[in-house]
Amino acid sequence: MPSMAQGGVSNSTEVHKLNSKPFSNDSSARRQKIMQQRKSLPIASVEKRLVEEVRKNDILIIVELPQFLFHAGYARDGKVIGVTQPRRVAAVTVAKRVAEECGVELGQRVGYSIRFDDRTSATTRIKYMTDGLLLREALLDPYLSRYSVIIVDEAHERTVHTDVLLGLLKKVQNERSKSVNDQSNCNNKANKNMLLDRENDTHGIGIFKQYQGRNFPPLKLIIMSASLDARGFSEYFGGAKAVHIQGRQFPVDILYTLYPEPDYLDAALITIFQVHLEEGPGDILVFLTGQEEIESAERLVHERLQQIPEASRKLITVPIFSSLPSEQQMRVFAPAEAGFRKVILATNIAETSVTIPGIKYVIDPGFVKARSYDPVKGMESLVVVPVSKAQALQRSGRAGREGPGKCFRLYPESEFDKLEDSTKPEIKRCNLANVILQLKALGVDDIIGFDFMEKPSRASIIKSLEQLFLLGALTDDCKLSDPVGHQMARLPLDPIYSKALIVASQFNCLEEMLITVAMLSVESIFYAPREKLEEARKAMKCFASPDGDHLTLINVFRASDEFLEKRKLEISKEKSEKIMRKWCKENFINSRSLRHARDIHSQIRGYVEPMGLSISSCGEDLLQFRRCLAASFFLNAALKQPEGTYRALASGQVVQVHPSSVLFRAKPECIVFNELVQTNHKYIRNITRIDYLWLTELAPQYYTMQN
DNA sequence: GAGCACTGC
Repeated sequence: MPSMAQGGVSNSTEVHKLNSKPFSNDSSARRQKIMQQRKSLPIASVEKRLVEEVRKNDILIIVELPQFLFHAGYARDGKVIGVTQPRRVAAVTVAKRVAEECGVELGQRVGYSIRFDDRTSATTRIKYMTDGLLLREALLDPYLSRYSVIIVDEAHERTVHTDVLLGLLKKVQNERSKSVNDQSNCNNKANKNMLLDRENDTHGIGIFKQYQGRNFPPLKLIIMSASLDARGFSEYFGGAKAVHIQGRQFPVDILYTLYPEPDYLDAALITIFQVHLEEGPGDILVFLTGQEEIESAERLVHERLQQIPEASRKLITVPIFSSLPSEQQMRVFAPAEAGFRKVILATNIAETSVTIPGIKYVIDPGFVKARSYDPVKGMESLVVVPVSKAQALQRSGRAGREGPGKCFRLYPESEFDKLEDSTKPEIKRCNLANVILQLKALGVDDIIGFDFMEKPSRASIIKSLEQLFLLGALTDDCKLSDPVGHQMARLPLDPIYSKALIVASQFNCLEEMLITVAMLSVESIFYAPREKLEEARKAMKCFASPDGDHLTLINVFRASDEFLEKRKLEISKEKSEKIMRKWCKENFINSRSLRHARDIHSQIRGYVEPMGLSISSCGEDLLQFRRCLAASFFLNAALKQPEGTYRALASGQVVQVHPSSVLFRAKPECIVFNELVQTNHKYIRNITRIDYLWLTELAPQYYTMQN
């Protein structure tokens, strides 16, 4: 019986946005200090034991990070030790820290690789990366032959990428140990249980067959998890051994309410003031569900502050949520003025992504806004749901990072007992089109039979297969189509956007579509703070196109291009970044989103060129571009209803135009849209007006069938 | 009249 992993988020994977110091000359002193620190970490005492365990077992499930596999020889013969993280910042900060610990320059022996930023070289032996990136790598190297060990960190988070990666790694490990066993008669003890697994494995990976006969050393897998339950991972990997290492954490007092709170926002406010007036120094972190809630909580705190004695008013509020511009996000890291207490009002960005120093008190109403997916309607939505026990634990842990803390859970203990143990893995609550496309590209044809750690519902798989079929990515017998399906799988985009690029090359407007899909692939481009709503609206009007949001986005992109182009010759790269940010601010554009879109644009451009798609522009012929949008997004067409709402043609749902759309007031008869999200209403976003007749002309396979 | 969090050779 394996010992179960508990508690302790790995110390080495903390993300602290201000923590990323570059490699510097005073590194030797720092290194010594780090070495000393390391020796005091629990991990050091088990170093030997851990290496021994890795030697004896093919799969280990542990909860702390080992750096010493390198010294144990796992990176010999040019092999690489790969470490995956769900988030970019984590991959970068951990790589930097490890490079420093080892006293090497980043990018040499220790490096990282994330999208748009590769700091590895031929000499890199320990490579940190995002799990999504390793999945992409697998498309080119299905055996992951460069790697001797792969460490999947933060596996308990169960992102879609982690789950797909785990499934793939299990396959690769099987196939690699098979390739060794087939070649030599070595009766390797460590491979025995894998042989048993192989006999139960009826769904072979097609692509591996062509590699059969090649000799790969076995792949070692290490799964790192901070979850309460290592058993799931252990069972999935055929009874893999679990080693439990206690993380470092100060005690946190958990306090519950006596009775359920009918209004958690009000309860949160009361608790904020209770802590402020009665507890010792230390900042407060409050978990709320979204921007709107955070903004109203902020107003309410300020209102109530006026009702208490002036001497007690030394309280400041700081909001943080993902769509907040980064300069404003940074405010959470600045200490409050002496004598003041800081209240951070956060979404679950503060649960894992951002670690805020100085938190002593956590207030947790116990709710989170989570994505959910309805396979019947094919619609994703955001709904407020109770957190899981694991999430509640993660939140309370935020109070015990620098010293003992307190966590106020705004519900009775009996309610805690009723919570789910862990959050439902994302793969069970999202559209699977992309997952399926990638697996198919890796040669997994039987998606329903694929050995997922937790299988998505059959209905959900079938719905996404259907979508891919309608996009022309799959053939009648559900194989990846050639060339369309293969081209789509290679592009790191939503399948519908990948298809749009292929369609656009035939409409001679790939230039425009490249910009469009890049802009559609990022978070909202426009940023409108409540207090400057009018100004923001005015700024947006400069870019607005009467045809819709797609052309509006193109206008923004081209304006930014033009702005940069003019100044490119005279200034450095850093300076251009800086003036770009200024330009964005003046135009109420989220500079993070725009930079991201520009990165995606240049990356995707580099992909489609070698695919043989012709990059040309339709110039002034915007009608041509709108026809192309209709041909690409025909699955997302909608018709106006008499009362001003719309009916989505594919699903029959009644939807409304999102208020952020330039067509919010114009309400044309027929439109295509790119996003359908259920919040308070069913909203469609990113909309362009089209002619209804184009649908039957350009997508007859779908619309003659329908009508 | 309104936007959980992540991520992609």
